[in-house]
This record gives sequence, structure tokens and C-alpha cells, in this order.
Amino acid sequence: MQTTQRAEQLVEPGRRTAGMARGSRGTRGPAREERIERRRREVREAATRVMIVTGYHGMSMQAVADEAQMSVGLIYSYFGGKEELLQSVIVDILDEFRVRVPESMASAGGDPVDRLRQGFQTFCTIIDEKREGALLAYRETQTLPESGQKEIIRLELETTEPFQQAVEDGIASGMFRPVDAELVTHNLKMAAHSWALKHWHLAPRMTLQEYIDRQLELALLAMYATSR
Amino acid sequence: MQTTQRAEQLVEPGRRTAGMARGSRGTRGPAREERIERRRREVREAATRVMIVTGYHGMSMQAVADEAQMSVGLIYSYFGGKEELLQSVIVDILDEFRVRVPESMASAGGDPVDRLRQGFQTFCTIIDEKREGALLAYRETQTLPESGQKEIIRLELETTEPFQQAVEDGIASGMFRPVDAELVTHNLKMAAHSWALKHWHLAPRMTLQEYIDRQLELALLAMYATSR
DNA sequence: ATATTCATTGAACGAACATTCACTGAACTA
DNA sequence: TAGTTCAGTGAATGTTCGTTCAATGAATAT
Repeated sequence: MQTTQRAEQLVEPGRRTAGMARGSRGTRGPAREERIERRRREVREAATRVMIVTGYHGMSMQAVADEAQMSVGLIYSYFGGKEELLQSVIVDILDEFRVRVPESMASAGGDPVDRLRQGFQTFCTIIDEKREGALLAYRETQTLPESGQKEIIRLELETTEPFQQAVEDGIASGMFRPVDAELVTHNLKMAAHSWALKHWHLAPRMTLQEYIDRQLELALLAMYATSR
Repeated sequence: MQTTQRAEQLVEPGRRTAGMARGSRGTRGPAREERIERRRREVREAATRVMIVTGYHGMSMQAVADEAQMSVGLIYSYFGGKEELLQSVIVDILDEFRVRVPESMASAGGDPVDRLRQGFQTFCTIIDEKREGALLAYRETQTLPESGQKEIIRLELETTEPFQQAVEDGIASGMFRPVDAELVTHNLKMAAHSWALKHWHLAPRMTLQEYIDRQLELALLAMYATSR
């Protein structure tokens, strides 16, 4: 309903102060872009800590400012508003998956089963490391506007694409039955998410490693062409 | 932070107007408790419709009043406040599962596989019927206070308990491998939830019945003691 | 020394909204 | 008829909070 029209004084990309050496302020201190990126990270991390406790709607900009030890006004120098800050927090978390999961799978060699094992292991490990943040991302994605949700979906697909590839490779090699690769991938992703979503139920019953091993066992048993 | 202290004029349970025949107002119209329950349902359904569009935090009490075609004040005669209304909406949705899923499984006979098939079928069917409401329940449960969340968890366990029983029966009879019955149950539940959670991803790729059949196939393949 | 830049501050503004309560009027009772 | 009950109304209240912007001052340039 409201037509927001913002100043965006500092971070506007592509603008550079005239008459100043590119990327530096005199000779002292880090380059301009570095300073800005550091500040943005400070705000983002403060917001994450606050949101983990209160949720997005329960988070006031004043609380973020206090947590980041700066004034409210300054936050608006680095982020367009509360919603943009949320988007940054979520993207930051999902980026971790997008980078580390495919990376670990690529380093696992050619065997589809090894790749699946390694990818799922990494996926679940990150979930466990950033459990509260992952939960936050899960819960608040819906709050983002259409465009933001699209980006989230893109990041998620990029993360799980190698899983689907590994399953398809396994089928092509005759090692797996002709299962629905996309559905199996989806199930593995949900299994990883579940460690965060249902941590209160799962964690008292088994360790993370037990959870990983059992889920992999179930998934693989359903796929192997020959019984074992 | 705020110590809410409420009037609760009409619905206070256990209170009865003196000098009036129990459960009737004169001779005309339905009994008092029926009228109250009808009103509560009207409000709850209006709130559900609004929340599906706006989410809990985006829902104003005025919007609920408009949708239910009554005044804001009247809502407070039937519900203690916005949060109590949310709780009622969520419980109402989860109750459908709690009643229908175990019921359908009980009517499926003695074979564990039949019971699992029937239960999962019913679970997914209800999810599909009330997809947006189920999503709402999933997303907003966190908003409830501790006590409310406890009740949600109770309803959820009551719904899935027969699944676990069926898996255990299957193991005891030697039909299934000694899998982790609780984990399998958890996975089936998440698979059903996924039809709502990831509908945008799944629905364009397969029908509900295809989804149900494929998930059951994967789950059963992982459990059968002998390969097929 | 003077001017300029710009990161930073925080009070002030305005909108949104949950909740309350004094009041209305129809139905019912005596 | 007079009195009582009570479902129903909606304007007023008080508060919370996102966002803005004029002012500050330290660092840098001239």
C-alpha cells in the first residue's frame, strides 16, 4: 500500500565519490567497500541474533540497533528497511548451503552413493551448526515479497541440484532402480530440514550422526536395484 | 510484558444466568451453548480466511470483524484476544487429522501395510483439502505461547501414533526389517506435510495420487524384509 | 586555518492496531 | 406496562514501532 521512496545514501551501488582515489579513503583504514561490507555484516548478524529470539515481527529496529551497538538511523544507511534486512539474513544463511553442499559432493569422487552420502552429511552438519538460523529462514521466507521468495527458491534449487544428478547417475549405471530422482532429492532435503524443524523430537532420541546414518540407510534401501 | 486481565462476559464456562431454564432462551431459537458455538465458529472461519491471505501478524481484528460481518467488540465476547483466536484456528485444523487419520487406519483391517497405506492416503487427502490452512498451522504455531505449542504437539502425536504402531506390528511379524519405527513414522508425516509445504514444487510435477503412491512405494521398499 | 565530506546520532512523526467500554435496542419476564 | 437481560456496536484510548532528517563532529583535503 505505501510507496516507499528511499535515500539509500551510502550503499547505492555504482556511485562513487568524485575526486577520491578509487576504493580508498586517503591512506588510513580499509577501503570503502570493505568498511561498508563489514558494517552490513554487523547489522545482519545482530538482526539474526534478535530474530532467533523474537521472530521477524517481534524484532524492533531499536533492538537491532542496540544489539549492533549503533543508532537506528545508521541501519538505514546500510539497509533499505526492515524487510530488506530480513532478506539479507535469510540469503546469508542459505548461501552457506549453496556453497558448501555442492562443493563437498564434488570432492567425493565419482560414485553416486559416495556423493549422496557426503552431500547429505554436509547438509545435515550445516543444519546442525546453524539450526536456529535455518529455522528462522524456513519460517520467515513467507514474509518476503514475491521477488525475495523467488531468490530463495533459486538458492534452494542450486543447493539440491547435485543430489538429483547423483541419483540420476546411479539409475543410469543400473545401480539404482528407476525411482523418481526429483522426489528422492526432495525427500533428502526434507530429511535434512527436519533435523532443525523437529529437533525437539529427534535430538533426545538420537545423535546427529545416528540420524544421518539411519536416514541414508532408509533412502538407499529404497533405491538399490538389488536387495542387501 | 503486559498483564492482560479480561472480562470474558459471555463464554466464561460454568457460569449460567440465574432464573433461566438450563440451555434455552425462552422457547424460541437454539440453546445458548449452541448459539455461542456457532458464533465462535463463524469468527474462527473468518479469521482463517483472513489469515490465509495475510498471515497472523498481518491480520487486523477489524479485518476479521468485516469478514465475519460483525463488530470488533463482539469478537472479544467470544475470544479472549487475537492470540486465543489463532490458537483456536490451529487446533481446529489439526483436530481434523487427529480424528480422521486414526479412524481410517482402524477401519483398514489387520495388515500393517494396508493400515499404513490407508493412513497415509487419508493424511495426504486432508492436507490437500485444507492445504492453505495446514500451511497456516505449520507456520504460525511458533507464534503461540509455550502452553499452546504443547497442545499442538499433543495433537500431532495422537495423529501419528497409529503409524508407529503399524510399523512396529510389521516388524514384529517379520514382514519388515527392524527399522526405526519412530523415524519412519516421522518421515511419513513429513512427506504428508510436504505436499502442503512444497506444493509449488510438487504439484506441477505429479498428481496427489501419484505423489501418495510414489512416497508409499519408497517407504515400503526401505522396510520390506525381502526384496521385491 | 578553513572548507568539505560523510559516518553517525536520536528525537520526532505518523500510521497501524489491539483492546476497552459506554451505549443501543430487541427479546423476554413479571 | 415497566423492568431486566444481554447480544451487539464502534468510537476512543494508549501504545508500539518503522522511518525520517536536521544536527554533530571527526577526518580529510586545500
